[in-house]
Amino acid sequence: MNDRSGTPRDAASTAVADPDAVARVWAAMCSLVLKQEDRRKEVAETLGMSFFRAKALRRLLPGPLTMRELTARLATEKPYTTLVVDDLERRGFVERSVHPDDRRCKIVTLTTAGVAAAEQAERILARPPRSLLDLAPEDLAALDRIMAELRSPRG
Amino acid sequence: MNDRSGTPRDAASTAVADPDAVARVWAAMCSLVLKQEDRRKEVAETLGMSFFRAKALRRLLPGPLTMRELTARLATEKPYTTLVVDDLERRGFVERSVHPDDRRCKIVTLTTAGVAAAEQAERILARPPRSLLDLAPEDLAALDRIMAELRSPRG
DNA sequence: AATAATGGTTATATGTCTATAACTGATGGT
DNA sequence: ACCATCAGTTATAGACATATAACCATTATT
Repeated sequence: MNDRSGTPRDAASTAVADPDAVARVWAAMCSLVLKQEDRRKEVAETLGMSFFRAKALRRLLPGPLTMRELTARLATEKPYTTLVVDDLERRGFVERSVHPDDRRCKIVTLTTAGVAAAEQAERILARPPRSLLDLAPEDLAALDRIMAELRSPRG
Repeated sequence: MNDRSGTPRDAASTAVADPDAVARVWAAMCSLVLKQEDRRKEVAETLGMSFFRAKALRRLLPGPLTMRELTARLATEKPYTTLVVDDLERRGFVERSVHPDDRRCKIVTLTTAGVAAAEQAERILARPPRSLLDLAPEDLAALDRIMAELRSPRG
């Protein structure tokens, strides 16, 4: 059947995307990304901690955060952040210090070991699948451009 | 600096991919897919079950499976499959029956409610992000082609 | 100064999944 | 018939994360 009767040929610039193509693309993208979700397991095993803890370290990579901020970035609850930071501190990956301007706040900072662990986690997660590396240069360039487009939709 | 000194112009077809571009593309792809990982939560909340259970239903959508097969597809252990199927059966989403040729095996089949739930889960997960829908038709077509390429790398 | 609000901790209960061991019933090879 | 194997179940222990309530110290409000 393939009923394409309603295809409007006038609205070229604002054409509605082909739903089938969008679905195909989205499914393929999800499949590719989620297929090696065992990367999470690899991170956990490599660092000897739960993926969640590794995530906490990664969130601290840009710079120190208060417990409150870290809680928000991990999308969890305060008590669990306390628990996780306790553990990370005990293992020497982070340090707690009191905020100079507000003694209620604690500032969580990565130690040298913490930075190393966080970077290793990032490295593992950033490792692209083989098929991406094998892509033809012109396809990669096109993909690069389009993914940038997807990130920041043009006006 | 951008040192491209070693670029071999002879091996065009087997050119090494630009590592930066690959990294960018991969990061963008992961970001896009993982950003709405709350889809999982949406599925769980909508169906009133854990995402893992919803996943079990989805795996059964193509057709009935034995416990063993279902266990393999869920990448879990037999005892947990028993538990999950027990729960899904109690709630009326699946039914167990004995395999006609091998009475050791149980065949797990979706009920009507199970099919509906599984399809709803698929629908939620298949929903692409806005930016994909807004993509220019020619970009979408290119993306479609390249993603297909990524799925089954050419020889 | 009294009170409320905030950041963090402690304690506790629960849901979800992982991992093992031990068991039952059915099948298949000898 | 005997024994090994296989599918599934039961039981148990534990890791990990979620969710709440109660609490303390500090800061802000009045």
